[in-house]
Amino acid sequence: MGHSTMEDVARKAGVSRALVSLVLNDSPNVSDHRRRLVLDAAAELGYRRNAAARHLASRRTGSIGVLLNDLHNPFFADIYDGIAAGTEKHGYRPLLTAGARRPASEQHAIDVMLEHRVDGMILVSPRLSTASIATASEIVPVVVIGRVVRGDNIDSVENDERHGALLVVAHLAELGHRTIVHIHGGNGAGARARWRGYEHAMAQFGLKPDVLAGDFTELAGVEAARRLLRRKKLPSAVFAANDLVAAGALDTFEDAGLRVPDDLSVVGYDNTFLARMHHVALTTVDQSTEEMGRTAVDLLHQRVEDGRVTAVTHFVTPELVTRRTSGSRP
Amino acid sequence: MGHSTMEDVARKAGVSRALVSLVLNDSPNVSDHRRRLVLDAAAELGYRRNAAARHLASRRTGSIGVLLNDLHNPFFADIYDGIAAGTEKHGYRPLLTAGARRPASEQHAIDVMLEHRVDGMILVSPRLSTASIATASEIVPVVVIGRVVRGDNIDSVENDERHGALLVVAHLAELGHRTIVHIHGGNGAGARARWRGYEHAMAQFGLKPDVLAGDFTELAGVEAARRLLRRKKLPSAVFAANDLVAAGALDTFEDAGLRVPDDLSVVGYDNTFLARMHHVALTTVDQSTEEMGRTAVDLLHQRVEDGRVTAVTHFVTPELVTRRTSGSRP
DNA sequence: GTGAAAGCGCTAACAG
DNA sequence: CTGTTAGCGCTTTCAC
Repeated sequence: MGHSTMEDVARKAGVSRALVSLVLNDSPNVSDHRRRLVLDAAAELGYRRNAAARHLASRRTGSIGVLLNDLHNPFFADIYDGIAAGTEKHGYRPLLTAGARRPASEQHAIDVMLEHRVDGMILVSPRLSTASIATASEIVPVVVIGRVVRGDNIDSVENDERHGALLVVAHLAELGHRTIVHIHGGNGAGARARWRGYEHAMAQFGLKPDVLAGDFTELAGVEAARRLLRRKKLPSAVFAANDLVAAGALDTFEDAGLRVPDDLSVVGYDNTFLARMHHVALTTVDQSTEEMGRTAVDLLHQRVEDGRVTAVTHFVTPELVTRRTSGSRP
Repeated sequence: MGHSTMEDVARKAGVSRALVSLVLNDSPNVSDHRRRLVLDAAAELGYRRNAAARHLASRRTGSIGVLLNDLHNPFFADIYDGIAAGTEKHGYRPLLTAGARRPASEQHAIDVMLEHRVDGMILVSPRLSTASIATASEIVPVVVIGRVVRGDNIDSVENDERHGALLVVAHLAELGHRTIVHIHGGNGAGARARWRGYEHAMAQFGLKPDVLAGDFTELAGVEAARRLLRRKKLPSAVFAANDLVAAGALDTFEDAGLRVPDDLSVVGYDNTFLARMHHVALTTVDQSTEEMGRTAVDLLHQRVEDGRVTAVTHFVTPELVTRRTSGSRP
């Protein structure tokens, strides 16, 4: 126990400390002989470089902060796959934090990342206030996934919510549905845009929008469905804010003896593995999560490495995935 | 942009740098007047302390590394909730890494944590070799969740696999099942113990064990079920390594026109939200994930703060949760 | 190629 | 209560 230092390695290898540093940083100007000496000594001592000391001295950390809003939502695991691919490609180290869907814990997570002097950060569906995000962006470049936030030092990666909502409404309208309820995502990132997109699409089809309060959780889906069940007249289709909400609603409806899609159609958003399960077979909207994650890292890289200073918004085009839960109007 | 330092804050507040440090570390020996002065100056400058410098100077980081094996498995999100509760309680900062189920990336994650001088680490269902874990444990205390690894500096938190498997087999046997297949978790943490537990329980009931290769993923469940469907004679019950596997198997069976539990019973493990979905309503085994996470942090705390040096194994008693997918033998 | 020297921003004794 | 003084372990000039 007790970590050994470069000094120890240098002494053991019989060279100077500076040389050890050069070897460990892959400098080309070191003789093979001494390189071996140093490497062997380091291995024998079980030496690990001290990240804090490195970062203090070199003024950069090579790490980028990643804030995931909710570990329980499979959507974020998918996004993270893309981010991990991106950080690996560019040689960054991701500093992962989870926000548990509470703005306060998200703020804390951001403070921590900042204290660790991340080179930039990726906020995935943050619930944080725009002001908080703007403040952070004055310190390091920020990429926001899944929500529109404007700022000179803020890039964003979004799916075209308007288009996504239109796909859903058009699909349901074509199946003959006239009463299509939207369970919205509450304060969740992008919830508002999705909802607006829904209203817009409904108007386009001459239908009357009907919105139910919600959140991006399964529980919210359950509760919204219960409220719906208490109405004298059920809608013929439900467009849920995401797959989790849809799953909760689906459960509740079937529990109440309704058959989906015979009595009622249900559509989700995200195309997570939940929706893909044959057992659920949820009609939903795919927004190429992997690409979103990878793109976010690329955008950060352009800021940090290439010195880009103008804001960029990367749009991903969502696609409808038709499965079991949507059918003709009963 | 560009971070300000304590020096800047001190100058602005008209005090010494040491005083600033005291204020920022909540020292009681500072007059309210000067405290305000410092705090105001810090806020105005947007000052953030530099974690690297702090850690270098104080010789401790207050952070503990957490390695989650697979972000896609909801089980890990549950465990992490417990860990987060624990770290908050003890004032640690969790350093999260995800291993993506590959030993190589897990090893990399551990190296990173070590370079960051975490005070200790929690490995959740690691796939890493015992040797690698032992090596890490020579440097910092390690707590392993979900797998038995012995070592002086290694504590573990496990559920009693033998008991869990017995609960499942007993439940199915009582329902009249005689042919109970186990789809095991491959190289996954705890897979072997669960499998052994199954064999042991089967023997206890005078039944012949029948094991299918698998992994802790949904895909593995799908593939195992397909192999089963190709047999001339189906078993009457399947005990899957975890909920994900069970979900995959469930899907595949129902896709093939089988009805669960009328034609076949399926049981999972972990009691994740997947199993709780009414729509799936999977009979499974609960292993109080939240408690496991919290306990892991407690164990680390005892090592770091109280100086405990003997290994401890904390057992959690699993409980059967009966739902829709298990029924009487057809 | 190699070694010496100067910090990076902070904490932690110490004296005052 | 406050200011001074050493470093923490490393990278990075700069001479040799």
